[in-house]
Amino acid sequence: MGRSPCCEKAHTNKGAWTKDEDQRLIDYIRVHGEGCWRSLPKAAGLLRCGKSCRLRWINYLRPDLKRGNFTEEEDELIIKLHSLLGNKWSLIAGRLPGRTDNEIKNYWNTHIKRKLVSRGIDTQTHRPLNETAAGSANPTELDFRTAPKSDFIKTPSHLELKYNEIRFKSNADSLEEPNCTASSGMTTDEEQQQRQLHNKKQYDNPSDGQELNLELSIGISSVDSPRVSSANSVESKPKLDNNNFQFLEQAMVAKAVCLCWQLGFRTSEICRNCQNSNGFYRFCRPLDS
DNA sequence: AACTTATGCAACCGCGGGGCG
DNA sequence: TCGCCCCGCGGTTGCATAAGT
Repeated sequence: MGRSPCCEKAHTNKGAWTKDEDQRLIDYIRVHGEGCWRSLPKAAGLLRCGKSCRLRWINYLRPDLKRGNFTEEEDELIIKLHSLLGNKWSLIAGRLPGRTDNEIKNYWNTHIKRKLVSRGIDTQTHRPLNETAAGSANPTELDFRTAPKSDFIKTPSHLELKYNEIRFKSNADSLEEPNCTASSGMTTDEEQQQRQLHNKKQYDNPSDGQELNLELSIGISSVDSPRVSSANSVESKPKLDNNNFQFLEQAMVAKAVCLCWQLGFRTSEICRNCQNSNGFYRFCRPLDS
């Protein structure tokens, strides 16, 4: 017994999409909207798997996609976000309007990896290659992106989440955390326009009197954590179970995802990320509110 | 010009998570 | 609480094209 196939493979096309198939998909979504991918192919008269339709739409047909080469600014942003989030391509894509996770993933593997290597930077740890080979300078610090889940310690209280919050140094007002829901965070048209203009300015020129600080480090609290006497001692290594890892992940993502507003990557009134079912919506408000 | 190799990108696959009955 | 179903994510594959010999 296994999972039932997502679709009837015998009656579905595979491989490259034809123009006719594209048009059918576009026409259908234009009328009915996104969603219900499983039933969409039949309804749209397509001999395709629902997943294939979804992928085609999201990665290629969506009207808000930005085609063309990545800019230098996008490159640097991807590198920063990857150092922060690791291979969370969908999260990274959420910060880059018009770019898809697949596109960023491909771009990372084909261009940015090479770029980092040429700079002498490890593409996984984002540390200098010679430093990576010799191990972390601080043995008590855990690398959130690369540490196996089993390497995290028992209780969240033993952790110190050091998150240098992304901020615009000269703009205190940009630190506010607007609600991402339409019902509670709706503003007037004028306010929306001003915010969009403000956001766009920040996105277009983040160095214009403002500085992005995307540094994140997670380490063991110096007060509460057990002493680590030797970096090689298995016993001394902090242990985290799956729950704690999830706690960390959620804490980090919660901090990170709210920044879609602060960073100005939001392109419409309702934060697109928060609208999706990828987890953003839940973390839209600050944790401590 | 013909062939081989490298590269880039679209598409596929399998799995995990969340919603729901 | 459990199991089913669907969606979405990340890793991988395969094809088309460019570059090199």
